[in-house]
Amino acid sequence: MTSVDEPARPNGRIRDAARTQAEILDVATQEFARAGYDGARVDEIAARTRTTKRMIYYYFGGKEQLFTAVLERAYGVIREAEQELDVEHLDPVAAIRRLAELTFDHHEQHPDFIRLVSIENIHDAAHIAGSEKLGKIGSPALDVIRRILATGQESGLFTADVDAVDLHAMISSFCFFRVANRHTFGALFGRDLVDPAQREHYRAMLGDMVIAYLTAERAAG
Amino acid sequence: MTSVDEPARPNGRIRDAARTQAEILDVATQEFARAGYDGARVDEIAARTRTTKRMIYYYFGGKEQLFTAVLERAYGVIREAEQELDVEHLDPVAAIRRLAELTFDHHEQHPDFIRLVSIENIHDAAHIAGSEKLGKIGSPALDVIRRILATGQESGLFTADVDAVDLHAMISSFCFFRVANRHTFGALFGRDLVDPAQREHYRAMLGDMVIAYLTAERAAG
DNA sequence: GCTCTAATGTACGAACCAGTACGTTAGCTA
DNA sequence: TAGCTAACGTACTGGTTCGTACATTAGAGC
Repeated sequence: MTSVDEPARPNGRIRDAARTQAEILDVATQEFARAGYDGARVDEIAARTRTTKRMIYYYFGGKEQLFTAVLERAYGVIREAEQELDVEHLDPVAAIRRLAELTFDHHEQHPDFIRLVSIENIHDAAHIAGSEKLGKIGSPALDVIRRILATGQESGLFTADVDAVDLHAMISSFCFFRVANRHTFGALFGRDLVDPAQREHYRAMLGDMVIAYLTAERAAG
Repeated sequence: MTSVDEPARPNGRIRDAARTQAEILDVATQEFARAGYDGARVDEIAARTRTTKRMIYYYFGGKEQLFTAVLERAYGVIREAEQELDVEHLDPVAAIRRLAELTFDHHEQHPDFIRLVSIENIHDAAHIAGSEKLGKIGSPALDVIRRILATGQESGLFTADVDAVDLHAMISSFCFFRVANRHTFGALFGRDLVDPAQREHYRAMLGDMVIAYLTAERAAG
């Protein structure tokens, strides 16, 4: 998340529309991720900003639109990260493993984003559905997977009958669950899935799983 | 969820503590799953019951305790289902596949439960942590996995370095994500992970993935 | 049939909270 | 430097929502 740093003026208002909006988005992201959509408090967001509640309504229109804006920015960050993907110089197996690992890292580094997505699912993705921006955001990662998968399948290296979207779902499910369900899983089974000491273990597990799946010998069917 | 059927008395109060409590839990489960903890309305729960809000407080104490009670019952249902597991007569590969499929089926059949778990994670599993019942609920499935895994690893059939909890996490992550993230995934990638027409595809994908992972030849390490 | 209590209903209060009416000012432009 | 507008602040409101005080009664036990 683009953090906003302060010009450190003692007191007296400063006018900076872009900064104010960014600051509201920063704080709103934290607050929504902390408490969910209905649990989040507009007053609380305002209080933790250098501006007032009035400005939230001035710039965003309302709580609902603010949440949509938060989602839009959060997905934008992902999209940017995905555009940095540089794995296609590797052989298909290494490329997929690397891609899975980068997904793993990204999910781990953005727990607030994971929470926002969980929250959005509780609301049946209504905000995504209502957002023009998010409707056509696409996914660079998906294109990368598609190309690697094609190469691997053509060469006979990958035997699995999956397309890019399915593979993306498989990778995401592992990475997402690990972060999103960390608390219930930890409370019920006494194991912290995000324990740093186990990080490499789970990272390898993901890669092994995906590669094993893609390259397994299948029974004739 | 244990549904409550009505003795169909025309009007005039009937007294039945157990039925009233069960009915409150039924409706509360739906309402919490629908809207999240903060989005859920106690008045709404009461309205959809044959009793009044007063009784919710009489029996459960408050909204927070009601949610905990809802979670306790929901996890109880899972636990019961897991106790029905009967796969240990199969060979390890078939047993694990069958177990994964049953997890798949159970998640699909209980979307409300999935939502409750997501919601509970947004609240950092605070209710589970505060519940005596849930603290020691355990998991019969875990014991089953442990035994199958041991058999498979002893025989050299399973090469993967995982324990039961990790394998449970792997299976759950796929099943959970498919249901929990259905909405955002569908909205962003245009694919409904719970489309009945694709059900067998994803069910097979899960089994293939887990078995491929467990039985893959590993590089010496 | 009397009594006693668990079970139930009604009506209300107090706090909270999203959103707004109204007033002010920084700082750009002419 | 006058004027104008985007940017901002204050104070409030109206509806909502959790929770409760108080009143009532079904029906078990004797």
